[in-house]
Amino acid sequence: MPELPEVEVTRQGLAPHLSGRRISEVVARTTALRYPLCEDLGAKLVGHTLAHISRRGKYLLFQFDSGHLLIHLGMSGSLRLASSKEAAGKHDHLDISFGEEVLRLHDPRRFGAVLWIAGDPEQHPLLAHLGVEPLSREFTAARLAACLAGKRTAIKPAIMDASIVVGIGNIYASESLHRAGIDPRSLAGRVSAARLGELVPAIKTTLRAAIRSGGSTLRDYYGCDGAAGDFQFQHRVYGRAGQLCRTCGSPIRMLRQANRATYYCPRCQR
DNA sequence: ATGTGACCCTGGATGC
DNA sequence: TGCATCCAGGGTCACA
Repeated sequence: MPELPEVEVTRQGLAPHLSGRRISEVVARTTALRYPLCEDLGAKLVGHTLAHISRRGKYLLFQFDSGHLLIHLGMSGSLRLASSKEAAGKHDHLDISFGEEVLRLHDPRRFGAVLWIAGDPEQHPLLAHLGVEPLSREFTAARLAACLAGKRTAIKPAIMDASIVVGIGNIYASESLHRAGIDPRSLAGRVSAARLGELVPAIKTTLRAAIRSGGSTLRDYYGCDGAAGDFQFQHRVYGRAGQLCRTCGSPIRMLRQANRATYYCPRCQR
């Protein structure tokens, strides 16, 4: 579910409510997430003040004086702010209370992760080998070209590879390639510098537009206020197989790459 | 060394 | 209505 835009919308929504607030209670209802939830999370968090919330790729990092809480939303996770009076529902696995306000993790498929990091988060195995942030100045066509040189995989799975560039999942990979006019089956190492020069700004534009629209809500994703995103209504190709390309009128096609659905316009993307 | 597929899990949609 | 099958925003692992 959540790709970079949804995670960033969540971060932006939570930060003003929770930054500088002190944790009063932690309730874990399951430990069976992607990684077993650490047992003494309450002892680590209660009484500590949240300094701020940052994001690295699709990971959220909650910074405390004593360490960092790392949260990944997996395929179906969402974080919302609830009142302490609201009863937890099915799949509400974790509550972190800041007085009356409760940060509640909901994740039906439990592919998400909650980890405590005592040391430097950048050195953590899950974060240490991540690629460049796509919305940073460091994400340039030259840098992408260097990463893709010699790669014999297709361009679409290549830009979803978090060791190259983070945050681009299945929706925004298809969307960005359509915006750039690149066939998703093109060999990554063979895409010309000129085309990468189109692709990099296409990725940035796509992600920024999605963030502005509150992300894409297909099924499970909701922002921290419970509101759905709007970007799914602006999808150019994702989920639109058989419908007409908004640019040229050709029917959108679907194919499978690395076991994931890819959507593209055969006329606009060559 | 790379790249692809199975798998983790639940639930919604679809088809018989 | 019920059951079986397939599919889904991610990431890791075992294999070719």
